Amino acid sequence: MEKQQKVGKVLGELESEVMEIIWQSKMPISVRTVTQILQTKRQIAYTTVMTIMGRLTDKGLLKRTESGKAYIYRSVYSKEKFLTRVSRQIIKNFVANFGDGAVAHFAAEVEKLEPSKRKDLTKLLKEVRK
Amino acid sequence: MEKQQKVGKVLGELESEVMEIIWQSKMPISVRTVTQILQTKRQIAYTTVMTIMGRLTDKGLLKRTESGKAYIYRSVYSKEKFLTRVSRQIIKNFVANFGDGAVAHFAAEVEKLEPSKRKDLTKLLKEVRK
DNA sequence: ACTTAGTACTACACTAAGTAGTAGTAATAT
DNA sequence: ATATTACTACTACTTAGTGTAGTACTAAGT
Repeated sequence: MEKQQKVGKVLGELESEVMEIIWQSKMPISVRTVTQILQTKRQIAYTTVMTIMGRLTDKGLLKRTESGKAYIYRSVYSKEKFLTRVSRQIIKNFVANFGDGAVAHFAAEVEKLEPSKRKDLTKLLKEVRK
Repeated sequence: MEKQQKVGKVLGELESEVMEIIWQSKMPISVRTVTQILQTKRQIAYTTVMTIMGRLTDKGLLKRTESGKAYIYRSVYSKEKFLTRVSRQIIKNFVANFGDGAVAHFAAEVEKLEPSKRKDLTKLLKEVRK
């Protein structure tokens, strides 16, 4: 059986979860809090979350400041901004790997998978044409 | 310095090169031949290429048949088909990670990075609307 | 039979990610 | 002031993917 691997992975599963939690909490947030939120779903060690948040910080996705005893973390980019950035990177990477022609396929798939987004695209097209 | 990592990676560098060579040679091709082509650019061992082609076969991207002494490999999917497939997977993965809203960003970036592809998109939009 | 080309198997290094323990430090409570 | 607690830093182990290549075996030609 051919293994279906995670193609085009951006962040690890846990990394994504953490980012999501941070984006959702509009305020800076501690490792403790993130851990508690994650623990409503499954068992996970405080230190695991800390490691991940440290790595996200190393990647430049989070930044942290001291707040009394603990650090508080916040996202460097808004979710919107982040998505834009990684979209760009993914596409660049894709083109670097497979050439210019590749983008058309992307566009096609974006369309097919998200018919509800057609309006946005049309608007975009109009804007771009101006 | 924040490390700029390969986000949204689909295949390894060498794996991509090999696929490209195979797509370009319309005919089934041996490990030997692929190796020779790669060696016009840099030193690389026959066995390295063989390992990679074996892995691509395991992933279901290549299939091979015996041809006298050696195997000959060919792509299971045309480049077109492959790009469509991985595009779909990448987007799915992206949505799975970051939610529906993510696709709009993709679309926007596709547009911005590849203005020359606007025509294709327009055509696509028309087709989809029918 | 001997050389050669090809394949299978094995192995090692590196990176990313998930996971978590332990040690040390700082704040708090009694 | 001392003991407990909360937090961080450091370290470590595991798994998977990728790049790299050696070695051993096999088949085939000469």
